[in-house]
Amino acid sequence: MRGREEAGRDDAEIRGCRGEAARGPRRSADSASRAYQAIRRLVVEFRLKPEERINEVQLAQSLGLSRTPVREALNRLASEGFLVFTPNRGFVFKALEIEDLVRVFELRSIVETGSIALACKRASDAGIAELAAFWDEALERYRREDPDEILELDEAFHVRIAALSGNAEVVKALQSINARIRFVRRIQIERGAWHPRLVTEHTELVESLIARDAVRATEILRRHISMTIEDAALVLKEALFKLYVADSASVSQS
Amino acid sequence: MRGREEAGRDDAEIRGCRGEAARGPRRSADSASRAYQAIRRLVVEFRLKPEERINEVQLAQSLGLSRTPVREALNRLASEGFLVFTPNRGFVFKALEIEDLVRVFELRSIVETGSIALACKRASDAGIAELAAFWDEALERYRREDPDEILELDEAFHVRIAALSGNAEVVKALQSINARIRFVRRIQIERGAWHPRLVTEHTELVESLIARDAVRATEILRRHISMTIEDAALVLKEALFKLYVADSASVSQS
DNA sequence: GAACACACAATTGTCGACACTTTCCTTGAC
DNA sequence: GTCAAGGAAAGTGTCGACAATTGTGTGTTC
Repeated sequence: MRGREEAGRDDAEIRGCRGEAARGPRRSADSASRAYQAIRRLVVEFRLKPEERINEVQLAQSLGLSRTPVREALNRLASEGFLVFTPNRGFVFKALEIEDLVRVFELRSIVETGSIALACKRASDAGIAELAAFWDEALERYRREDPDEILELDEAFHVRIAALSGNAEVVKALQSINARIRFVRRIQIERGAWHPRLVTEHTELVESLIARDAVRATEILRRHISMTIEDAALVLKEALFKLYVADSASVSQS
Repeated sequence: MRGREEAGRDDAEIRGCRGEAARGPRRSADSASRAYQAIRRLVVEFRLKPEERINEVQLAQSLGLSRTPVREALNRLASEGFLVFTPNRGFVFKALEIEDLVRVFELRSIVETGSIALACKRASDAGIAELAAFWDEALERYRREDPDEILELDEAFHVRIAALSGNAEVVKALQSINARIRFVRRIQIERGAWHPRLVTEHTELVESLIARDAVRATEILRRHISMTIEDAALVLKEALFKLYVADSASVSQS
């Protein structure tokens, strides 16, 4: 749910802070966008301590910006569900509780099963063929076992299915959901215990789309996601544990 | 998808511009929030011309605020899908095309059917009883035929069902969707041609929840919403037409 | 020693000013 | 008359400063 028409890529690198030479225009017209990318990264990669208040001044300084664009970015992230805002007290990164994570996955399941059912009814043969081709090619690239690539391919596959529903709103909703669970998925894939089933199920999804078998497709997808939920919950528990261990360790040092 | 913990009510009135007496604190700590409510109102009630750029300075002046909180509000509205933002060109209120409206309704259908299915499985008997009680009471209030009240009750009813799924994320998603189609629903209810079926279907939904009949519940809900879609599309077409007529009339006058 | 009040520090909220972009209008060439 | 170039005008993007609020530590009272 972005409502933005930016060209900015998700993983755009933060460009050099302008402290040194001050060449180039003083306003880059995308400070807010850079701030957004940077902070989002901090959140998605779990680099912020949960429950800790985010200090705007500090954050702005570390990004070499003023508070205005930082605040704008924080606001956006809050309305996308990454941060929680309380008036007069600022922004906090609330780490997803296990239960919240499960809920987000459940929402994902609802949106995806709904959209695949539509896709079975409405998608053009060409569209489905394109998905099949995409998945064929993706299979090759899965073999390299690069977690980032796999994550990207996996998300892209699911988004493409949603897109076959012909409903852009559904696609947007799914993308927004994906962003929120990405950090867990990333770890999940890194650990790498679950590839085989994932892969075959994707193939099955393509098959049932070709057959336009909505019942089978939704059933596979529901299982597919609920399997992932359980795994993701474990992963998150582990990540939170590590975080708290690291946290208490650093506390005891000081 | 708010990520906000504000107390602000939706229809909070804009308080007097502080030009005159300047008593009370110069910062109310909720300028942004007031701006948000005010602008949202303009959008939801269709008081902004579609496609026309929103002038921040002008808007800020008319609200008696500076640009900063206005901008913050605009940003929020953009990420909620009400406005479209383009860098260096600002915010635009894009009226939903008929097709977009249909898509949002479709998303709503997906989310609601998904959540009612969950509710059938998981809701507590007490929760369902409460919904039934709510609907009983609501029926009384429907008789007064106050459009605003009916809209509120209708939304509340559907949100309550979603809440019975026990999934707060689903509820948030639904609320965000509701906000985006509220303006059409408002007109729809004002015209008042559709009440009877709506009411009986709500009763049927309660019944099938009590019977925990997920299949029936989802089927009723799907029909319920798709019926509304068609009606809403007509309403929007009419509203857009009026808008353009009014527009060209005022143009020809000047 | 605990509870409260008070001042002071840290942090958020808003503002006005200025830098930069886009837009629109004028001017001039063809 | 059409089009392009140039330059004001309008509007957005960012900044630094100050106002208001919240958090914290100190002293006072019981």
